[in-house]
Amino acid sequence: MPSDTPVLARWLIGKTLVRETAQGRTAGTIVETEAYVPGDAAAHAFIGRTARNNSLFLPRGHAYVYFIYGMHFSLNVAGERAGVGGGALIRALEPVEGIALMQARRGTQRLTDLARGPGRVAEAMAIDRALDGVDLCVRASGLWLADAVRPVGDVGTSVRIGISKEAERLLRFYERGNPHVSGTRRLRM
DNA sequence: AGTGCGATTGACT
DNA sequence: GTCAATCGCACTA
Repeated sequence: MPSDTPVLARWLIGKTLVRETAQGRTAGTIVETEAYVPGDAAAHAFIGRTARNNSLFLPRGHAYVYFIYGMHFSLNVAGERAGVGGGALIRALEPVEGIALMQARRGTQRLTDLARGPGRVAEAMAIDRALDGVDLCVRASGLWLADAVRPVGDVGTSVRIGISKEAERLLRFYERGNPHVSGTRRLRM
């Protein structure tokens, strides 16, 4: 049974993630993702459907927001058919709109510190549990995916970051040479 | 009811 | 480079 999630994860590179709140609008170009696929021991869906990972089993295009390490939220885009379980983790954005608001949320001015890393993406975009399960193809969700706002560069592939199981899988995708991508030098080139 | 730990980050040596 | 912070969840009993 083929999985669509790696295709989605690669497709997301260059697309725009937009967040609308009472504070204003923030948006960024997605520059780094990771795919977590069915049968993947590193995936949150691997243990089966639970209250926590339920949104990963929604149809492709829904948000799965999880809380980790007692302090960070992370955003995934569900990537499979309903009931299958898989998603693309949004690991980094290049800020595009609402930069002052992102700076205020993050408590830093430096552009490359605003959304480089999944926890930072969530903080800069004010993403929390309230957005778990929303449809990212609907603007009324307050968080949605939009077309690219600029040409997209070469997309590189690498091993995933921060996991121990199935670490050898080449399921991380990123825009080559972009300074807003996380990881070590080797994983950014 | 208790336990162990995670798809991370930021502060510090 | 190393390490603490901090909490919800899955698992054991």
